[in-house]
Amino acid sequence: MSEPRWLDELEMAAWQGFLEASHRVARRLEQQLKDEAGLSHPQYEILVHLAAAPDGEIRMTELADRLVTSKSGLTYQVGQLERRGLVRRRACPTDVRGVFAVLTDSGRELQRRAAPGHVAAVREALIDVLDRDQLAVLAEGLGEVGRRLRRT
Amino acid sequence: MSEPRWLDELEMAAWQGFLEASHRVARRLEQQLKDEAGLSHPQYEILVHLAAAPDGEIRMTELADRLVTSKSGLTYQVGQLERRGLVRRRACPTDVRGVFAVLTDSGRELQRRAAPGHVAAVREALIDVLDRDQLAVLAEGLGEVGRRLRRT
DNA sequence: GGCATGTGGTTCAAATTCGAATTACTTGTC
DNA sequence: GACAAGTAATTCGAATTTGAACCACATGCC
Repeated sequence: MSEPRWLDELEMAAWQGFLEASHRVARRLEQQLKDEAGLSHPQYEILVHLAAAPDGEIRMTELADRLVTSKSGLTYQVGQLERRGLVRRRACPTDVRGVFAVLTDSGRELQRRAAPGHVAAVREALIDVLDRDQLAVLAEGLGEVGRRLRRT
Repeated sequence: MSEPRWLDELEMAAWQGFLEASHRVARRLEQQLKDEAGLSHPQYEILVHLAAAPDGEIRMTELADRLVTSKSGLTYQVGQLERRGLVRRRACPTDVRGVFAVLTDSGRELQRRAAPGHVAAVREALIDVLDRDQLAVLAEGLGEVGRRLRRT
């Protein structure tokens, strides 16, 4: 095994910046959503994805992939949201095994109410701290990072 | 309450890129460390911070702040590492309440053995996907994001 | 058709995480 | 010195997360 290529100063600063920012932003949003909407971030993300989907419904596996979570974790969270009447399940007509998570009216309503505060928090924590060029790097660079990891 | 400032296309792409990348990178590193070193990412980070600290020791609260985790979470993880002989606790001489987490020899040894694979994974997932300008944005922009959230 | 293999989703147990409460100091301040 | 307020760390219970095992069905191939 050859000598590993250690990170130089810039690379290390980039990695640490990314790591700390991701933790702190996650923490902040978690708290904001809990306080203002009574939702965890994973739960809010479920509602957002469903709200954006045609007919407000997505297959469980597809949803788990989008949220970058495990299937069992999604089963749990959809169960929580179902208990609160924000989401319901619908059997897939073409595949008996399949299940759609479907946004209910109150789910859509809650997502709408929660959105402004959430966007404001995202701006304050991340977006408004950066200029347009920096945002472009996140979009392109980190977009590519995400796409690559998706494939492997 | 005024109409919220929604995210425009670039801002949305930046936010989604950041969110997905942080989840996928975290997932990848978690798996790599578990496979190759038998450590969770939080555990590895504890060892790294201790290894870099004078005398290989840091106060619990200070360490929790650096890791962006809760104090109770740190208590748990240090307990796990202690069980495995990778870390030990030392009472603080000047403050009876205080506790240092101290890296043991085998802790240092394991961190050393784990480092090359970890760095390689960080490169493959994130660093080597980006060019120098993009790395500079992560370092500066996300560095600032982290510092701001630290203060609040 | 019949069978091997793959896929979708849930269940389960174990590990982890958090915050609130707790214990035991420390630090002013008078 | 004594007391109020703050701080360090742990404990505790509840919620969450994960992967492995599992069930039921779908698909491809002979």
